[in-house]
Amino acid sequence: MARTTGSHSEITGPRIREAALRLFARHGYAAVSMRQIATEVGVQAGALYNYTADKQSLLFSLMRGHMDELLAAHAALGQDGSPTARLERFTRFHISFHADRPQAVFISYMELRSLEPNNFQIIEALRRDYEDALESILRDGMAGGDFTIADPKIATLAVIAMLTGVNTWYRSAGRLSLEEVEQVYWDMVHRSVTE
Amino acid sequence: MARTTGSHSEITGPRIREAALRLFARHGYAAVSMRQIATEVGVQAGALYNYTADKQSLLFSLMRGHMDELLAAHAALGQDGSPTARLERFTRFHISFHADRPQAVFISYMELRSLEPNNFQIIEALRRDYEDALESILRDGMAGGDFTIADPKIATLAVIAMLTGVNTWYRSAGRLSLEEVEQVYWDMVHRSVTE
DNA sequence: CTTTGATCTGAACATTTGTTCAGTTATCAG
DNA sequence: CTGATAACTGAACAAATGTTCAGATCAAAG
Repeated sequence: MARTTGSHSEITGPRIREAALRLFARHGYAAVSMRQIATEVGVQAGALYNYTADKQSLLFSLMRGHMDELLAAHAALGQDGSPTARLERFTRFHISFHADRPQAVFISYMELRSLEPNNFQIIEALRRDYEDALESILRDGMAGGDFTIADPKIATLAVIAMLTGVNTWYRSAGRLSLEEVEQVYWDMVHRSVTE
Repeated sequence: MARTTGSHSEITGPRIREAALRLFARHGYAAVSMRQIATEVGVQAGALYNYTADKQSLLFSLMRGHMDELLAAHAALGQDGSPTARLERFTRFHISFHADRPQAVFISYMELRSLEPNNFQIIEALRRDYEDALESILRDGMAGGDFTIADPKIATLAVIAMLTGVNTWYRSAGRLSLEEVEQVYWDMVHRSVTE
């Protein structure tokens, strides 16, 4: 064996993923060429194929990685406390997690249509898992009298849309700190599900 | 002169716009070729250039048309009534208007990045006009004691994100009628800005 | 140093891209 | 019918696309 430790693969691999994430988020999957990604990394286009089977796999891998991270981090939140406490935790988690990785969030939503059918179904299923977690909180709160909700399915999607919308304008150097943003949104979310 | 009345241009023109709207919404601007649009219309690619200067102009024209329609329809709502009445009218209007033309809405949001800088600024300005209209309602309601809002700028964006999110799941053949959807969202919006 | 194999280059490939334009077709005015 | 012209075809263009691969490069193992 030769060239295992000093190999560049542990550097080039992540750099390709970072460059692809950045470019896909900015210009869209279809508008970005493999040559652009390669240039960003400082390598020729052919070298990319040591790290991904093809362009589609690269996109899927980015999205899959993001969704796995999201679900793992969410699972770590636990299920303790009242529905209200759980909803607050979910709200703050969603905002801060998404604010931390705006590009991956953007891609995972915008580029769903660029996925081949098989890959699409996998990502969709993961997203449903996440939405179901919120829906459970809302249903528990309805059953326990904590929340007043007309339709928990719709409320789930409405809340997620509202929270994910933070990413369209939030910048860490902006007027409000993340903590303040979380507080404002938690107030609005809480009120929207209570009378 | 000849061939003015029986001309096909009044048929082909709109059909090109419809095909482009449908294809851009489904696959994205960059992923759709002029030839695909032409095929959909039943014409050769070259013929498209009797109706648009280039691909970019076609996209811009679709977005510009949508934003103009949106602002005109919104202006027709008027400014009468209390802030609460105006907010309800805005909410119901936004949902029904957007539910009627999901493809144009999708494009006008997703393909902003595909616009050249000049075109981008024009569309962005129109969108800000629309957001400002909602912000005015919220500020009036704060001043009059109708609403309790921590930050009207954020509340504006949060409400619009929530409402536009309807388009990600609403289908006219679905479980709920548009009227029911409007009611559910109006309840949530109203509660989110009041104590 | 020599060998080994991972890493990358650089050129090549078949397609596809947006756009142009000379020429054909079709329809109405006179 | 004749002539005019709007509408369209079909071929052509240079440039760019994703992907492949033989060969060069290079760092570590023996």
